This record gives sequence, C-alpha cells and structure tokens, in this order.
Amino acid sequence: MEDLDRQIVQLLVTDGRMSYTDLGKATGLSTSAVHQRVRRLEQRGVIRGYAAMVDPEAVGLPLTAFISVKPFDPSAPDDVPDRLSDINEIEACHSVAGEENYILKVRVGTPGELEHLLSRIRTLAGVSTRTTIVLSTPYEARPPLT
Amino acid sequence: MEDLDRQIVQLLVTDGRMSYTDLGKATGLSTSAVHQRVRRLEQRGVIRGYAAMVDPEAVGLPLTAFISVKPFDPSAPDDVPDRLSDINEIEACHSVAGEENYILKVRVGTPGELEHLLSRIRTLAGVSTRTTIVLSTPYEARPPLT
DNA sequence: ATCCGCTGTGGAGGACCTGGACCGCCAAAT
DNA sequence: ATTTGGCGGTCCAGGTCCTCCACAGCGGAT
Repeated sequence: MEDLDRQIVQLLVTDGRMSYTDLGKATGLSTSAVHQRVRRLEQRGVIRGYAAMVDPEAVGLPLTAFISVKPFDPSAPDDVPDRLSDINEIEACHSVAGEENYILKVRVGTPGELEHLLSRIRTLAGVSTRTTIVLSTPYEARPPLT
Repeated sequence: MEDLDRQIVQLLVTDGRMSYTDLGKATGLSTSAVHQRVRRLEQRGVIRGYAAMVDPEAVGLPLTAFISVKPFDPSAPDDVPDRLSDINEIEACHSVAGEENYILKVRVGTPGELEHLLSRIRTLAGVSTRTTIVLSTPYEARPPLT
C-alpha cells in the first residue's frame, strides 16, 4: 500500500518523464491507478515537481562554491534568506548549526562574477562570508534511495 | 538559434514533464523540431536526465548534514569518492579547496543514523570528519537561471 | 550550378493521457 | 447480520500527444 507509493516515487526520481503506462507496468497497477496515486503524492507535497537536470558547465556556470555566512550584528532580526532570495546565482540556502548561520551554494561563470556576488551578498544581507571553492563534483543530486 | 536551446532548457528545468507540443508553442517551433533539439541536448550531455523532486522529510529523511572530510594520511592515494560511492545516504560529494578535501551532503532519518553513517565514512575512506547539521532549508535546488 | 548536410515543417498511425462509470473491500453504524 | 459510505481499484472511450518519415528551404563547399 504505502510500499506502492515509495516504489512510484523511486521510479519518478530516477526518470521523471516515465509515462503513467510504464509506471503501471512497473508497479502492477493500471494506468489510472498510478495516475491518481501520483496526483495524491503531488498535492500531499511528497513530489514537489519535476525538473530536467542540467550540466552547469554546459550552460556557462562552471564555477561552484559554498559560502558560509555570519551576520555582522547577531542581535539583529535574521531575515537573511529573504534578503538573498532574489539572487539567482544562489542555488540553495541552508540554515545550519555551528560557527556560521547559513551555508549558500552558488554557481557562477567566472572568478570575477564570484567576487561581485560576494560583495552583493555581504551588503544585501549584512553578513561576513567564508567561501569554499568547489574543484570538482564526483557526484551530486543522487536520488535518496529510500 | 542557440537562444532557442537555452529557452528549451529553461522550460524543462522549470517543468520537466512539459510536453513537446507545449514546448513547441512556447518557443514557436513545431513539435518535431523541439523534439530533436531536446534529443540533441540530451546526447550532448547538456540535459543529464529528468527527476521528480521529492520532499526529503516526506520520505523519512528529515535530517540533513554537511560532512567535511580530510584524509588521515595526506600522502595516500586519494580515492575517497570511489570508496564512498556505494553509500546511498550521501547525496553529493564535492572536492573542494581549503582546510578539508571533500564536502559531502548527506540525508538520514535520525541522529543515531547520522552517528552510524559517520563511523562508516571514517573507516571506509580513512578520513576525519567535521559535521555541520542543517537546521532548516529556506530553499534548495533552484534552477540556474541562465 | 550542383550537391550535401542541417534544420524545420507536415502528416499519419499508434501510444498515451484523462475523465467517468462501475466494482469490490473494509469499517462503522444500525 | 445488513446497510451504508468512502476508498482505491479496473475498464473503457475520446481526445491529445508522441514519434517517425518524407520532404522543403537554405547555406556552404566543391
């Protein structure tokens, strides 16, 4: 029962364009049954959406970095994510425990763009930054095999 | 020309299940033309695949962490990614510049699982670890608006 | 000028989607 | 024990979409 949903999610994480017919064959259900299960998974928020996975280098973003962020004034209200949400170079923003408050994952084309991005982040959010350059990415975005 | 490809990629990153017919309408091309452009993007490696985006909490992985990794013996051959590639809890592995050699992004269900995962990583790869717990994730996996 | 490769169009058959009608099961209430 | 209702499934049909193929326009090279 719940196992069927996990199976469907697993299949769609691996191939987000699989047809409902094929999902049905793979799970032993009819097309319609799979379809409504997927719809329920979507509106329950288990499946948030579908996306093509793109090679960042191929679209002109060969430089990846992690930026750890710490507010200048720890007593100020903390709205860093809001302040930075318009910056498209930021792929992810995690609030973390530890020395710094947030870890950002960013993608840019050149070191110059990174420099400019850092200054934008510092002034926009009122934070100091610590940047870790990614040299290569052996693997990334692997499916969470449940 | 190249602009068309960027447009198609953008659309598919936002909605990985969009039909070729709709892609055609959005780009002003015929279905067939879009189709073969997408095929070329796929086999050129620009589009690596398609995936459903899943809420990690909804599939029983509410705990995310970054693990920075540094080999005990810096002179030993460095095959950390290979040694760790079988561990499904590791979602991503980045080689980085700086104090540590790699940053891993992991997802587990409970602190106990994280503890166990850390010891597995240490013994399997011969590394010391520094773990940063993610408290919350304001956003993640945003499309790289090119 | 002709050829040739590339890219796009149009069409047709088949696969796929999508909604509705219907059925079986289980549980709770009568 | 029977009824009732909700849930989750199958089956079916119409319309849409995919997918391949033949062909057209268009540069560039011979």
